[in-house]
Amino acid sequence: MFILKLMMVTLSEENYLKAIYHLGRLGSLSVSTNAIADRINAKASSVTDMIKKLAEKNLVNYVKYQGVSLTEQGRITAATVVRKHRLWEVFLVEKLNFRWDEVHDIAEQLEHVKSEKLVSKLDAYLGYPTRDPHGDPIPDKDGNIKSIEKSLLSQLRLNDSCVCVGLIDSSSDFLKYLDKNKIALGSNIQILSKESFDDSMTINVDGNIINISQQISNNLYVKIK
Amino acid sequence: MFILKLMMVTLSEENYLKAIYHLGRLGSLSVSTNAIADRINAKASSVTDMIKKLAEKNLVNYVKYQGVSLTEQGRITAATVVRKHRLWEVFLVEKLNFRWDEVHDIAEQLEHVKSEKLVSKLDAYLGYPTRDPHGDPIPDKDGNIKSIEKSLLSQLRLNDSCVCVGLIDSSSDFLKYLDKNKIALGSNIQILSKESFDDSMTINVDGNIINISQQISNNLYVKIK
DNA sequence: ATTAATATTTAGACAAAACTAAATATTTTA
DNA sequence: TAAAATATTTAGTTTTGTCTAAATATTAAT
Repeated sequence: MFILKLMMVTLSEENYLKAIYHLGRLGSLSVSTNAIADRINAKASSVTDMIKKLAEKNLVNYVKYQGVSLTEQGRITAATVVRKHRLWEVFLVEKLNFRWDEVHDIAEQLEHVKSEKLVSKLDAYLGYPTRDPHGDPIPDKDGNIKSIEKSLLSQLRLNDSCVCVGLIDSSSDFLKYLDKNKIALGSNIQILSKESFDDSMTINVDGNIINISQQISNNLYVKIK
Repeated sequence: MFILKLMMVTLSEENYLKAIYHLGRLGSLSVSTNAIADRINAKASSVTDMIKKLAEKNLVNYVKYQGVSLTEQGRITAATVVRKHRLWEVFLVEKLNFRWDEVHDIAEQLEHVKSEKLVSKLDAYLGYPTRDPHGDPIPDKDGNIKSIEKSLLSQLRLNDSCVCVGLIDSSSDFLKYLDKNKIALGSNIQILSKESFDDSMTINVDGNIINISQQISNNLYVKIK
């Protein structure tokens, strides 16, 4: 019989755990102080302070000068925050009709609301979605995600056909670029030509022929047909 | 042409403004330091500190030893928080099927999420409700509420008929008592007898005959038919 | 109208989370 | 491998929001 120690995790702590989770590919890899500082817009010294606190609470593994990784408890805590973030994003887009480039900042706030019952009811209300509006996977109650096989569009070969299933960069600017060029999750894409000089390519997206730079194809996940 | 100074109001500040708003009947009346301390579960000295800060920001009128009231700016800020609280309560009950005694604590968190667009979209999604699940009025975008004429059930006379439209106490315990006795917003109530000794009364609620104490009738708002 | 009781404010401390500047490790480069 | 560059940590402050204990004001009671 386990004793569930329910620990108070502050909003700041949650944000640090989330940063480590994302930077360290779901928390497994070790992450540098500076990388966290960059991502969170804080000074390296602040990061060190917070990491010590998180280590004290057994949420991260920390060895001076060697970087940090999440403990199992930290991983679950981070994944739960990410789960809430992505569920709220689905709510905002599906129910309140926000555009996919508008939801991030609001979800950043909503993800910190504490109520297990709220999360599970929201999940049910949304029909147990597995992906957020940007194609990112939604962790389950236990913090696990089931990943699908996908490739970067830039890796495909001439004449390959695929479906857009996700993005690396989800910045507002990139999302607006995709809207403008009628590229969306679920779009059918075929590679019509590749330019070896600058690695740009011409593609057919749901019938529209457009040319995209390597910057773009490097940020689009697709599933090959 | 007015310059809208958008001021950063912290979560704590919002909670103090809300307390003053509720204690001072929408912020008009002057409220005592101790009353605020009681409501917010803080020490009187902490309240004094915060009041000074709010006065500095022109959100409250403050004269030492004379209590505080909200300025127009403070009133609007408080009303906006209350608006968000009550809209979220409607969402939780209507869309996520929470019971009316479960929603307060979650709405306390959601009310602090900052996004005007979110509030207006939520409002529309819910069909522009004017009352929350406990019958309390929802302020409009400008912080104004339109109140309806209502009386306390305890004030009515023998054989009067009425409809339940609101509650003074919205504590979980009271809400559960009402559920148990099948009293809900919209219930039709007729006064069958009044006991002058303890001011209890026998009433017919949608066909059920029950006896309620003065404690109960003093906390139920009704509209006379 | 004094005294007693209560309410309010001031003064001084503390914890959380951030910062700057200085010190120390580590890594890179010549 | 020693010097230079970069990364990380330590030390000392700051801000926000809280607290306790002591001082002062206001209100109630004899």
